[in-house]
Amino acid sequence: MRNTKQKTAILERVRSTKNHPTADWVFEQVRKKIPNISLGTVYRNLNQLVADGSIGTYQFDRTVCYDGTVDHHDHFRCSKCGTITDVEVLEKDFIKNIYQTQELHVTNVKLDLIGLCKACLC
Amino acid sequence: MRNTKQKTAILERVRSTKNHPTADWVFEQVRKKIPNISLGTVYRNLNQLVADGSIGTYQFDRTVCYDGTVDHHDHFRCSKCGTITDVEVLEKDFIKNIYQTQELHVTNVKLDLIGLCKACLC
DNA sequence: GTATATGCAAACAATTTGCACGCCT
DNA sequence: AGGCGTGCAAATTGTTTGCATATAC
Repeated sequence: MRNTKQKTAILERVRSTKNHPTADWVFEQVRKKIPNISLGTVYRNLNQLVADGSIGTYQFDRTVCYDGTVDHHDHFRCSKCGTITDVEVLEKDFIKNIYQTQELHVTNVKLDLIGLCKACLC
Repeated sequence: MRNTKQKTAILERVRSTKNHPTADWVFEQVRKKIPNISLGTVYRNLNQLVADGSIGTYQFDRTVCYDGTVDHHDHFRCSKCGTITDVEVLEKDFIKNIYQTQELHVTNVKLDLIGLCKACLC
């Protein structure tokens, strides 16, 4: 895989936001720097960056959101404004329990919290 | 909301399977009983049944899967064969902990387990 | 120089919707 | 009888892909 200004700009943009942007948002943002970039290129690069572990994904309601943070964490989604924030996994022991109590070979645990964020509570 | 043979057949079919079928699967199945049913009708009814709480959903990889079981449970997905099975929530206390430890107003916790099912382990 | 990434547009898959007609109540 | 649900096909949305050209190495 080659290094292009498109790929660099896409990775930088995803890494520099705390939001969990969609491909379309990344496209609009990177377009400011590279006006003739195409949406197809954005998708191709995002897929590649996910595949090699440079960025993560979070799926919600039929659209893929990308995530600049790759170390293990979970997500909180506000059911009113839709914002997705990273949350730390506080009780890793619980996850170990799950591994043992289920008669299944669990390799990965995904925890999603849904609720109201601080801004929307006021 | 009116009672039609289409809606009845759709609900019955979703409830009578342990799988987590897609709209398309439900369509193909119900078509055996009502050959001229349309996919649009299947989608409209499934959406309605979800809205009034008669069935549940489980989203995976861009397609919605429907779930005849509505009481609170979590899901295990086999990363090899793709089968989705219901699992009981064993440690409800953990969820309570999450509620308290996060400075967020959490209303719902979704736990997904990913791994290898018994059949795929052999 | 050569292979790989790009831009563009067309293809795709899952789902929704507008409309004329049919069927429950 | 009247309105809601249906079937059908076209529209939408998010994403992928084929192809000719441009570009990184």
